[in-house]
Amino acid sequence: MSSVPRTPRTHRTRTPLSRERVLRAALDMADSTGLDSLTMRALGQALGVEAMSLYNYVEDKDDLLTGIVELVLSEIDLAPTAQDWRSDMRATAVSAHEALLRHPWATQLILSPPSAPAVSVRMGYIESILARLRKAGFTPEAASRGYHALDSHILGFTIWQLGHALPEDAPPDFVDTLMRQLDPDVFPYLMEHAGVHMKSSEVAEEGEFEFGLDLILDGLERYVRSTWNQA
Amino acid sequence: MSSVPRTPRTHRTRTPLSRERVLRAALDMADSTGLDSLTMRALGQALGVEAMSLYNYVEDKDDLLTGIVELVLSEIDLAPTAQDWRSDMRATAVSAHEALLRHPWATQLILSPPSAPAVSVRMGYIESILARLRKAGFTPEAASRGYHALDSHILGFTIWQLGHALPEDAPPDFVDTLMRQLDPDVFPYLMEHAGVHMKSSEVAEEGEFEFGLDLILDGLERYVRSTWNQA
DNA sequence: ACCTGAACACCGTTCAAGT
DNA sequence: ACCTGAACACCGTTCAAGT
Repeated sequence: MSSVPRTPRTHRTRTPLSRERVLRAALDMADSTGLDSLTMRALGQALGVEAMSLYNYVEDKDDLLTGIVELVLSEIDLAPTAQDWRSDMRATAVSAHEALLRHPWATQLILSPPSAPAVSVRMGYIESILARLRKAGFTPEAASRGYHALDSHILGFTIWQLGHALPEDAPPDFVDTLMRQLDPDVFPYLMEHAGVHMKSSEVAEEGEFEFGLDLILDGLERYVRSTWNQA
Repeated sequence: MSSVPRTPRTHRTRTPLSRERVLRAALDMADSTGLDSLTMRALGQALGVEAMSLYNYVEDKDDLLTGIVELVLSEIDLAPTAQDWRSDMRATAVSAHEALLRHPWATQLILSPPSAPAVSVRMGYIESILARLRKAGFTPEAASRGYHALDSHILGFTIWQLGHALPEDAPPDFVDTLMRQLDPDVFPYLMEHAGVHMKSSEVAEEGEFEFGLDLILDGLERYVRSTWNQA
Protein backbone atom coordinates (compact mmCIF):
# COMPACT_ATOMS: atom_id res chain seq x y z
CA MET A 1 0.00 0.00 0.00
CA SER A 2 2.73 2.48 1.03
CA SER A 3 5.89 1.20 -0.67
CA VAL A 4 4.91 1.27 -4.33
CA PRO A 5 8.11 1.66 -6.39
CA ARG A 6 7.57 4.84 -8.34
CA THR A 7 9.02 4.33 -11.80
CA PRO A 8 9.30 7.72 -13.53
CA ARG A 9 6.36 7.52 -15.94
CA THR A 10 7.78 9.93 -18.50
CA HIS A 11 7.19 8.63 -22.03
CA ARG A 12 4.10 6.55 -21.32
CA THR A 13 1.34 7.08 -18.80
CA ARG A 14 1.82 3.53 -17.62
CA THR A 15 -1.20 3.32 -15.36
CA PRO A 16 -1.36 -0.36 -14.50
CA LEU A 17 -4.30 -2.28 -15.87
CA SER A 18 -7.12 -3.22 -13.54
CA ARG A 19 -10.62 -4.56 -13.83
CA GLU A 20 -12.02 -1.13 -13.20
CA ARG A 21 -9.87 0.47 -15.86
CA VAL A 22 -10.83 -2.22 -18.35
CA LEU A 23 -14.55 -1.78 -17.67
CA ARG A 24 -14.30 2.00 -17.80
CA ALA A 25 -12.55 1.85 -21.17
CA ALA A 26 -15.14 -0.62 -22.46
CA LEU A 27 -17.99 1.63 -21.37
CA ASP A 28 -16.38 4.66 -23.02
CA MET A 29 -15.89 2.65 -26.19
CA ALA A 30 -19.51 1.52 -26.28
CA ASP A 31 -20.69 5.07 -25.66
CA SER A 32 -18.58 6.63 -28.36
CA THR A 33 -18.45 4.05 -31.16
CA GLY A 34 -21.22 1.59 -30.40
CA LEU A 35 -21.53 -1.90 -29.04
CA ASP A 36 -20.54 -3.59 -32.29
CA SER A 37 -17.15 -1.92 -32.30
CA LEU A 38 -16.44 -3.10 -28.77
CA THR A 39 -14.32 -6.16 -29.56
CA MET A 40 -11.70 -7.66 -27.31
CA ARG A 41 -9.02 -6.78 -29.82
CA ALA A 42 -10.13 -3.16 -30.18
CA LEU A 43 -10.46 -2.76 -26.44
CA GLY A 44 -6.97 -4.12 -25.95
CA GLN A 45 -5.63 -1.65 -28.47
CA ALA A 46 -7.38 1.24 -26.73
CA LEU A 47 -5.62 0.21 -23.53
CA GLY A 48 -2.26 -0.28 -25.23
CA VAL A 49 -2.23 -4.00 -24.72
CA GLU A 50 -2.95 -7.17 -26.65
CA ALA A 51 -6.46 -8.59 -26.45
CA MET A 52 -5.34 -11.64 -24.53
CA SER A 53 -4.20 -9.59 -21.55
CA LEU A 54 -7.77 -8.58 -20.88
CA TYR A 55 -8.56 -12.11 -19.77
CA ASN A 56 -6.53 -11.41 -16.65
CA TYR A 57 -9.20 -8.96 -15.51
CA VAL A 58 -12.33 -10.31 -17.11
CA GLU A 59 -13.52 -13.87 -17.34
CA ASP A 60 -14.78 -13.59 -20.88
CA LYS A 61 -16.68 -11.15 -23.04
CA ASP A 62 -19.91 -11.93 -21.25
CA ASP A 63 -18.35 -10.90 -17.98
CA LEU A 64 -17.14 -7.68 -19.61
CA LEU A 65 -20.62 -6.80 -20.83
CA THR A 66 -22.15 -7.67 -17.46
CA GLY A 67 -19.62 -5.35 -15.86
CA ILE A 68 -20.41 -2.31 -17.96
CA VAL A 69 -24.14 -2.85 -17.51
CA GLU A 70 -23.54 -2.78 -13.77
CA LEU A 71 -21.77 0.56 -14.16
CA VAL A 72 -24.78 1.99 -15.97
CA LEU A 73 -27.22 0.69 -13.36
CA SER A 74 -25.12 2.29 -10.61
CA GLU A 75 -25.98 5.69 -12.08
CA ILE A 76 -29.65 5.30 -11.15
CA ASP A 77 -30.95 7.17 -8.12
CA LEU A 78 -32.49 4.40 -6.02
CA ALA A 79 -33.13 6.45 -2.92
CA PRO A 80 -35.04 9.62 -3.70
CA THR A 81 -36.40 11.34 -0.62
CA ALA A 82 -39.89 12.53 -1.39
CA GLN A 83 -42.68 12.05 1.12
CA ASP A 84 -44.90 9.69 -0.88
CA TRP A 85 -44.21 6.47 -2.77
CA ARG A 86 -45.58 7.92 -5.96
CA SER A 87 -43.07 10.76 -6.15
CA ASP A 88 -40.24 8.41 -5.22
CA MET A 89 -41.18 5.86 -7.86
CA ARG A 90 -41.51 8.59 -10.41
CA ALA A 91 -38.07 9.98 -9.55
CA THR A 92 -36.39 6.59 -9.75
CA ALA A 93 -38.10 5.82 -13.05
CA VAL A 94 -37.04 9.13 -14.57
CA SER A 95 -33.49 8.67 -13.27
CA ALA A 96 -33.32 5.17 -14.77
CA HIS A 97 -34.69 6.42 -18.07
CA GLU A 98 -32.05 9.14 -18.23
CA ALA A 99 -29.21 6.76 -17.41
CA LEU A 100 -30.36 4.36 -20.12
CA LEU A 101 -30.53 7.16 -22.68
CA ARG A 102 -26.99 8.24 -21.79
CA HIS A 103 -25.80 4.73 -22.71
CA PRO A 104 -28.00 3.69 -25.63
CA TRP A 105 -26.43 0.23 -25.90
CA ALA A 106 -27.26 -0.74 -22.31
CA THR A 107 -30.99 -1.41 -22.50
CA GLN A 108 -30.69 -4.16 -25.06
CA LEU A 109 -27.97 -5.82 -23.00
CA ILE A 110 -30.28 -5.81 -20.00
CA LEU A 111 -33.30 -7.09 -21.90
CA SER A 112 -31.57 -9.52 -24.27
CA PRO A 113 -28.42 -10.61 -22.46
CA PRO A 114 -26.07 -12.73 -24.62
CA SER A 115 -26.42 -15.64 -22.22
CA ALA A 116 -27.10 -15.38 -18.49
CA PRO A 117 -30.33 -14.19 -16.90
CA ALA A 118 -30.20 -10.44 -16.23
CA VAL A 119 -31.72 -10.58 -12.81
CA SER A 120 -28.42 -11.03 -10.98
CA VAL A 121 -26.96 -7.70 -12.02
CA ARG A 122 -30.14 -5.86 -11.24
CA MET A 123 -30.96 -7.27 -7.84
CA GLY A 124 -30.20 -4.09 -5.91
CA TYR A 125 -32.34 -2.07 -8.27
CA ILE A 126 -35.28 -4.47 -8.06
CA GLU A 127 -34.98 -4.80 -4.29
CA SER A 128 -35.15 -1.06 -3.74
CA ILE A 129 -38.31 -0.68 -5.85
CA LEU A 130 -40.01 -3.55 -4.06
CA ALA A 131 -38.90 -2.19 -0.69
CA ARG A 132 -40.27 1.29 -1.38
CA LEU A 133 -43.67 -0.07 -2.37
CA ARG A 134 -43.91 -2.51 0.53
CA LYS A 135 -42.98 0.22 3.00
CA ALA A 136 -45.76 2.34 1.54
CA GLY A 137 -48.22 -0.36 2.56
CA PHE A 138 -48.46 -2.39 -0.66
CA THR A 139 -49.23 -6.08 -0.18
CA PRO A 140 -46.56 -8.47 -1.52
CA GLU A 141 -48.80 -9.14 -4.52
CA ALA A 142 -49.41 -5.44 -5.19
CA ALA A 143 -45.70 -4.66 -4.87
CA SER A 144 -44.86 -7.40 -7.38
CA ARG A 145 -47.46 -6.06 -9.76
CA GLY A 146 -46.14 -2.56 -9.31
CA TYR A 147 -42.55 -3.55 -9.89
CA HIS A 148 -43.48 -5.41 -13.07
CA ALA A 149 -45.51 -2.55 -14.44
CA LEU A 150 -42.87 0.07 -13.65
CA ASP A 151 -39.83 -1.90 -14.76
CA SER A 152 -41.37 -3.11 -17.99
CA HIS A 153 -42.29 0.47 -18.83
CA ILE A 154 -38.86 1.86 -17.95
CA LEU A 155 -36.94 -0.71 -19.96
CA GLY A 156 -39.57 -1.43 -22.58
CA PHE A 157 -40.37 2.14 -23.47
CA THR A 158 -36.72 3.12 -23.51
CA ILE A 159 -35.67 0.38 -25.90
CA TRP A 160 -38.66 1.19 -28.08
CA GLN A 161 -37.70 4.85 -28.08
CA LEU A 162 -34.07 4.09 -28.91
CA GLY A 163 -35.10 1.72 -31.68
CA HIS A 164 -37.11 4.48 -33.31
CA ALA A 165 -34.48 7.17 -33.01
CA LEU A 166 -32.91 8.38 -36.19
CA PRO A 167 -29.67 6.58 -37.04
CA GLU A 168 -26.60 8.54 -35.99
CA ASP A 169 -25.28 8.87 -39.52
CA ALA A 170 -28.64 10.01 -40.89
CA PRO A 171 -28.48 12.85 -43.42
CA PRO A 172 -30.49 15.96 -42.51
CA ASP A 173 -33.16 15.15 -45.10
CA PHE A 174 -33.53 11.55 -43.92
CA VAL A 175 -37.18 11.81 -42.85
CA ASP A 176 -38.00 13.93 -45.88
CA THR A 177 -36.72 11.44 -48.43
CA LEU A 178 -38.27 8.56 -46.52
CA MET A 179 -41.65 10.25 -46.65
CA ARG A 180 -41.31 10.98 -50.34
CA GLN A 181 -40.92 7.24 -50.96
CA LEU A 182 -44.22 6.48 -49.25
CA ASP A 183 -47.23 6.03 -51.47
CA PRO A 184 -49.84 8.41 -49.98
CA ASP A 185 -52.65 6.17 -51.19
CA VAL A 186 -51.33 3.15 -49.30
CA PHE A 187 -50.00 4.88 -46.18
CA PRO A 188 -51.99 8.10 -45.73
CA TYR A 189 -52.02 7.99 -41.94
CA LEU A 190 -48.36 7.06 -41.67
CA MET A 191 -47.58 10.22 -43.63
CA GLU A 192 -49.83 12.25 -41.37
CA HIS A 193 -48.09 10.68 -38.37
CA ALA A 194 -44.69 11.71 -39.72
CA GLY A 195 -46.07 15.22 -40.05
CA VAL A 196 -47.05 15.24 -36.39
CA HIS A 197 -43.51 14.18 -35.52
CA MET A 198 -41.94 16.94 -37.57
CA LYS A 199 -43.84 19.57 -35.63
CA SER A 200 -43.15 18.27 -32.14
CA SER A 201 -39.80 18.86 -30.48
CA GLU A 202 -37.63 16.50 -28.46
CA VAL A 203 -39.25 17.83 -25.33
CA ALA A 204 -42.54 16.44 -26.54
CA GLU A 205 -41.01 13.00 -27.03
CA GLU A 206 -39.63 13.10 -23.51
CA GLY A 207 -43.18 13.69 -22.44
CA GLU A 208 -44.21 10.34 -23.90
CA PHE A 209 -42.19 8.43 -21.35
CA GLU A 210 -43.78 10.33 -18.48
CA PHE A 211 -47.22 10.06 -20.07
CA GLY A 212 -47.05 6.30 -19.88
CA LEU A 213 -45.38 6.43 -16.48
CA ASP A 214 -48.19 8.51 -15.01
CA LEU A 215 -50.74 6.14 -16.50
CA ILE A 216 -49.09 3.30 -14.60
CA LEU A 217 -48.82 5.29 -11.38
CA ASP A 218 -52.50 6.22 -11.68
CA GLY A 219 -53.39 2.59 -12.18
CA LEU A 220 -51.30 1.46 -9.23
CA GLU A 221 -52.86 4.08 -7.01
CA ARG A 222 -56.34 2.87 -7.87
CA TYR A 223 -55.24 -0.76 -7.53
CA VAL A 224 -53.82 -0.43 -4.02
CA ARG A 225 -56.72 1.72 -2.87
CA SER A 226 -59.12 -1.03 -3.86
CA THR A 227 -56.90 -3.52 -2.02
CA TRP A 228 -57.04 -1.42 1.11
CA ASN A 229 -60.78 -1.02 0.89
CA GLN A 230 -61.18 -4.79 0.80
CA ALA A 231 -59.30 -5.16 4.07
CA MET B 1 -46.04 -22.72 -65.80
CA SER B 2 -47.40 -25.85 -67.52
CA SER B 3 -44.34 -27.48 -69.12
CA VAL B 4 -42.09 -28.03 -66.11
CA PRO B 5 -39.87 -31.04 -66.86
CA ARG B 6 -40.66 -33.50 -64.13
CA THR B 7 -37.47 -35.22 -63.12
CA PRO B 8 -38.33 -38.28 -61.02
CA ARG B 9 -37.44 -37.01 -57.54
CA THR B 10 -36.81 -40.41 -56.04
CA HIS B 11 -33.72 -40.38 -53.85
CA ARG B 12 -33.80 -36.68 -52.90
CA THR B 13 -36.74 -34.38 -52.44
CA ARG B 14 -35.08 -31.89 -54.75
CA THR B 15 -37.45 -28.99 -54.18
CA PRO B 16 -35.71 -26.09 -55.88
CA LEU B 17 -34.48 -23.32 -53.65
CA SER B 18 -36.37 -20.06 -53.53
CA ARG B 19 -36.39 -16.96 -51.37
CA GLU B 20 -39.51 -18.16 -49.63
CA ARG B 21 -38.03 -21.55 -48.86
CA VAL B 22 -34.86 -19.94 -47.54
CA LEU B 23 -36.80 -17.58 -45.28
CA ARG B 24 -39.07 -20.37 -44.06
CA ALA B 25 -36.10 -22.55 -43.17
CA ALA B 26 -34.43 -19.62 -41.41
CA LEU B 27 -37.54 -18.94 -39.35
CA ASP B 28 -37.88 -22.59 -38.39
CA MET B 29 -34.23 -22.64 -37.39
CA ALA B 30 -34.56 -19.54 -35.21
CA ASP B 31 -37.69 -20.99 -33.59
CA SER B 32 -36.16 -24.33 -32.78
CA THR B 33 -32.51 -23.61 -31.97
CA GLY B 34 -32.34 -19.87 -31.39
CA LEU B 35 -31.09 -16.83 -33.23
CA ASP B 36 -27.44 -17.44 -32.43
CA SER B 37 -27.43 -20.79 -34.17
CA LEU B 38 -28.88 -19.24 -37.32
CA THR B 39 -25.69 -18.81 -39.33
CA MET B 40 -25.43 -18.74 -43.08
CA ARG B 41 -23.40 -21.91 -43.01
CA ALA B 42 -25.87 -23.78 -40.79
CA LEU B 43 -28.82 -22.55 -42.82
CA GLY B 44 -27.17 -23.74 -45.99
CA GLN B 45 -26.60 -27.14 -44.46
CA ALA B 46 -30.25 -27.38 -43.38
CA LEU B 47 -31.23 -26.74 -46.98
CA GLY B 48 -28.68 -29.19 -48.38
CA VAL B 49 -26.60 -26.51 -49.99
CA GLU B 50 -23.42 -24.55 -49.35
CA ALA B 51 -23.76 -21.21 -47.54
CA MET B 52 -22.73 -19.23 -50.61
CA SER B 53 -25.76 -20.35 -52.58
CA LEU B 54 -28.02 -18.47 -50.21
CA TYR B 55 -26.74 -15.19 -51.59
CA ASN B 56 -28.70 -15.93 -54.73
CA TYR B 57 -31.93 -15.46 -52.80
CA VAL B 58 -30.96 -13.05 -50.08
CA GLU B 59 -28.85 -9.93 -50.33
CA ASP B 60 -26.99 -10.50 -47.10
CA LYS B 61 -27.70 -11.67 -43.57
CA ASP B 62 -29.45 -8.43 -42.74
CA ASP B 63 -31.88 -9.03 -45.56
CA LEU B 64 -32.46 -12.55 -44.26
CA LEU B 65 -33.31 -11.29 -40.78
CA THR B 66 -35.56 -8.58 -42.17
CA GLY B 67 -37.35 -11.26 -44.15
CA ILE B 68 -38.11 -13.53 -41.22
CA VAL B 69 -39.28 -10.58 -39.11
CA GLU B 70 -41.72 -9.76 -41.90
CA LEU B 71 -43.05 -13.32 -41.72
CA VAL B 72 -43.69 -12.95 -38.00
CA LEU B 73 -45.44 -9.60 -38.43
CA SER B 74 -47.67 -11.11 -41.07
CA GLU B 75 -49.16 -13.37 -38.40
CA ILE B 76 -50.71 -10.41 -36.58
CA ASP B 77 -54.44 -9.82 -36.99
CA LEU B 78 -54.59 -6.22 -38.21
CA ALA B 79 -58.27 -6.15 -39.06
CA PRO B 80 -60.40 -7.35 -36.17
CA THR B 81 -64.06 -6.57 -36.59
CA ALA B 82 -65.43 -5.38 -33.28
CA GLN B 83 -67.72 -2.40 -33.12
CA ASP B 84 -65.55 -0.02 -31.12
CA TRP B 85 -61.93 1.11 -31.48
CA ARG B 86 -61.09 -0.08 -28.01
CA SER B 87 -61.97 -3.72 -28.66
CA ASP B 88 -60.22 -3.63 -32.01
CA MET B 89 -57.03 -2.19 -30.56
CA ARG B 90 -57.16 -4.70 -27.75
CA ALA B 91 -57.55 -7.59 -30.20
CA THR B 92 -54.66 -6.44 -32.39
CA ALA B 93 -52.44 -5.92 -29.36
CA VAL B 94 -53.19 -9.39 -28.01
CA SER B 95 -52.66 -10.94 -31.43
CA ALA B 96 -49.31 -9.17 -31.79
CA HIS B 97 -48.27 -10.25 -28.31
CA GLU B 98 -49.09 -13.86 -29.11
CA ALA B 99 -47.21 -13.81 -32.40
CA LEU B 100 -44.13 -12.35 -30.70
CA LEU B 101 -44.23 -15.01 -27.99
CA ARG B 102 -44.43 -17.74 -30.63
CA HIS B 103 -41.13 -16.43 -32.06
CA PRO B 104 -39.13 -15.30 -29.03
CA TRP B 105 -36.21 -14.04 -31.14
CA ALA B 106 -38.33 -11.63 -33.18
CA THR B 107 -38.96 -8.83 -30.72
CA GLN B 108 -35.30 -8.02 -30.22
CA LEU B 109 -34.78 -7.95 -33.97
CA ILE B 110 -37.60 -5.44 -34.30
CA LEU B 111 -36.41 -3.27 -31.43
CA SER B 112 -32.65 -3.54 -31.95
CA PRO B 113 -32.20 -4.23 -35.66
CA PRO B 114 -28.57 -5.03 -36.62
CA SER B 115 -28.45 -2.00 -38.90
CA ALA B 116 -31.42 -0.47 -40.71
CA PRO B 117 -34.34 1.34 -39.06
CA ALA B 118 -37.16 -1.04 -38.33
CA VAL B 119 -39.96 1.17 -39.51
CA SER B 120 -39.86 -0.04 -43.11
CA VAL B 121 -40.84 -3.62 -42.32
CA ARG B 122 -43.60 -2.53 -40.01
CA MET B 123 -45.29 0.09 -42.11
CA GLY B 124 -48.44 -1.90 -42.74
CA TYR B 125 -48.80 -2.67 -39.08
CA ILE B 126 -48.33 0.94 -38.00
CA GLU B 127 -50.62 2.24 -40.72
CA SER B 128 -53.47 0.00 -39.67
CA ILE B 129 -53.27 1.07 -36.02
CA LEU B 130 -53.19 4.75 -36.97
CA ALA B 131 -56.05 4.24 -39.42
CA ARG B 132 -58.25 2.53 -36.86
CA LEU B 133 -57.78 5.34 -34.34
CA ARG B 134 -58.28 8.13 -36.86
CA LYS B 135 -61.45 6.50 -38.14
CA ALA B 136 -62.70 6.38 -34.55
CA GLY B 137 -62.45 10.15 -34.44
CA PHE B 138 -58.98 10.59 -32.92
CA THR B 139 -57.16 13.76 -33.95
CA PRO B 140 -53.84 13.22 -35.75
CA GLU B 141 -52.04 14.10 -32.52
CA ALA B 142 -54.17 11.75 -30.40
CA ALA B 143 -53.72 8.92 -32.91
CA SER B 144 -49.94 9.40 -32.82
CA ARG B 145 -49.98 9.35 -29.04
CA GLY B 146 -52.14 6.26 -29.06
CA TYR B 147 -49.96 4.41 -31.51
CA HIS B 148 -46.85 5.21 -29.48
CA ALA B 149 -48.40 4.11 -26.22
CA LEU B 150 -49.80 0.88 -27.65
CA ASP B 151 -46.80 -0.12 -29.72
CA SER B 152 -44.26 0.59 -27.00
CA HIS B 153 -46.30 -1.52 -24.62
CA ILE B 154 -46.72 -4.39 -27.06
CA LEU B 155 -43.05 -4.59 -27.98
CA GLY B 156 -41.61 -3.27 -24.74
CA PHE B 157 -43.58 -5.48 -22.40
CA THR B 158 -43.01 -8.53 -24.56
CA ILE B 159 -39.24 -8.16 -24.71
CA TRP B 160 -39.22 -7.51 -20.97
CA GLN B 161 -41.29 -10.63 -20.39
CA LEU B 162 -39.06 -12.75 -22.62
CA GLY B 163 -35.93 -11.40 -20.95
CA HIS B 164 -37.24 -12.55 -17.58
CA ALA B 165 -38.37 -15.98 -18.70
CA LEU B 166 -36.45 -18.91 -17.34
CA PRO B 167 -33.67 -20.08 -19.66
CA GLU B 168 -34.67 -23.04 -21.79
CA ASP B 169 -32.04 -25.32 -20.35
CA ALA B 170 -32.90 -24.41 -16.76
CA PRO B 171 -32.95 -27.30 -14.31
CA PRO B 172 -36.23 -27.81 -12.43
CA ASP B 173 -34.76 -26.39 -9.22
CA PHE B 174 -33.38 -23.30 -10.94
CA VAL B 175 -35.43 -20.75 -8.99
CA ASP B 176 -34.98 -22.69 -5.79
CA THR B 177 -31.19 -22.70 -5.86
CA LEU B 178 -31.13 -19.08 -6.98
CA MET B 179 -33.22 -18.10 -4.00
CA ARG B 180 -31.04 -20.07 -1.63
CA GLN B 181 -28.07 -17.99 -2.77
CA LEU B 182 -29.83 -14.76 -1.86
CA ASP B 183 -28.96 -13.26 1.49
CA PRO B 184 -32.35 -12.68 3.16
CA ASP B 185 -30.95 -9.75 5.11
CA VAL B 186 -29.88 -7.91 1.97
CA PHE B 187 -32.73 -8.87 -0.36
CA PRO B 188 -35.77 -9.62 1.82
CA TYR B 189 -38.33 -8.22 -0.61
CA LEU B 190 -36.73 -9.86 -3.60
CA MET B 191 -37.19 -13.19 -1.83
CA GLU B 192 -40.78 -12.35 -1.04
CA HIS B 193 -41.28 -11.38 -4.69
CA ALA B 194 -39.92 -14.74 -5.81
CA GLY B 195 -42.43 -16.34 -3.47
CA VAL B 196 -45.28 -14.47 -5.13
CA HIS B 197 -44.05 -15.75 -8.49
CA MET B 198 -43.94 -19.35 -7.33
CA LYS B 199 -47.59 -19.24 -6.35
CA SER B 200 -48.92 -17.60 -9.51
CA SER B 201 -49.40 -19.60 -12.67
CA GLU B 202 -48.58 -18.73 -16.26
CA VAL B 203 -52.11 -17.48 -16.67
CA ALA B 204 -51.38 -14.83 -14.09
CA GLU B 205 -48.36 -13.67 -16.04
CA GLU B 206 -50.41 -13.43 -19.19
CA GLY B 207 -52.68 -11.15 -17.20
CA GLU B 208 -49.81 -8.71 -16.69
CA PHE B 209 -49.70 -7.85 -20.37
CA GLU B 210 -53.40 -7.14 -20.43
CA PHE B 211 -53.23 -5.27 -17.14
CA GLY B 212 -50.86 -2.73 -18.68
CA LEU B 213 -52.78 -2.77 -21.94
CA ASP B 214 -56.03 -1.86 -20.24
CA LEU B 215 -54.28 0.90 -18.32
CA ILE B 216 -53.23 2.41 -21.64
CA LEU B 217 -56.65 1.96 -23.21
CA ASP B 218 -58.23 3.61 -20.18
CA GLY B 219 -55.82 6.51 -20.46
CA LEU B 220 -56.45 6.91 -24.17
CA GLU B 221 -60.18 6.88 -23.62
CA ARG B 222 -59.92 9.68 -21.08
CA TYR B 223 -57.47 11.55 -23.30
CA VAL B 224 -59.64 11.58 -26.40
CA ARG B 225 -62.77 12.37 -24.40
CA SER B 226 -61.07 15.49 -23.05
CA THR B 227 -60.05 16.36 -26.61
CA TRP B 228 -63.62 16.05 -27.77
CA ASN B 229 -64.93 18.15 -24.92
CA GLN B 230 -62.59 20.94 -25.89
CA ALA B 231 -64.05 21.12 -29.42
C1' DA C 1 -28.86 -19.91 -64.01
C1' DC C 2 -27.47 -21.78 -60.05
C1' DC C 3 -24.00 -23.76 -57.12
C1' DT C 4 -19.23 -24.35 -55.09
C1' DG C 5 -13.98 -24.11 -53.41
C1' DA C 6 -10.94 -21.26 -51.99
C1' DA C 7 -9.89 -17.21 -49.90
C1' DC C 8 -10.28 -12.82 -47.07
C1' DA C 9 -10.95 -10.16 -43.10
C1' DC C 10 -12.74 -10.58 -39.15
C1' DC C 11 -14.48 -12.74 -34.27
C1' DG C 12 -13.68 -14.92 -29.05
C1' DT C 13 -10.71 -17.80 -26.72
C1' DT C 14 -6.68 -21.22 -25.29
C1' DC C 15 -2.21 -22.10 -24.09
C1' DA C 16 2.53 -22.48 -23.94
C1' DA C 17 6.12 -19.34 -23.87
C1' DG C 18 8.30 -15.21 -22.63
C1' DT C 19 9.66 -11.23 -19.05
C1' DA D 1 2.38 -11.85 -11.96
C1' DC D 2 1.34 -10.10 -16.07
C1' DC D 3 1.73 -10.01 -21.01
C1' DT D 4 2.20 -12.00 -25.81
C1' DG D 5 2.53 -15.00 -30.45
C1' DA D 6 0.67 -18.43 -32.47
C1' DA D 7 -3.07 -21.13 -33.13
C1' DC D 8 -8.00 -22.91 -33.17
C1' DA D 9 -12.67 -22.89 -34.37
C1' DC D 10 -15.68 -20.09 -35.81
C1' DC D 11 -18.18 -15.83 -38.45
C1' DG D 12 -20.11 -13.11 -43.09
C1' DT D 13 -18.92 -12.34 -47.60
C1' DT D 14 -16.37 -12.17 -52.44
C1' DC D 15 -15.26 -14.06 -56.63
C1' DA D 16 -13.63 -16.86 -60.10
C1' DA D 17 -14.58 -21.29 -61.56
C1' DG D 18 -17.43 -25.10 -62.39
C1' DT D 19 -22.03 -27.46 -64.25
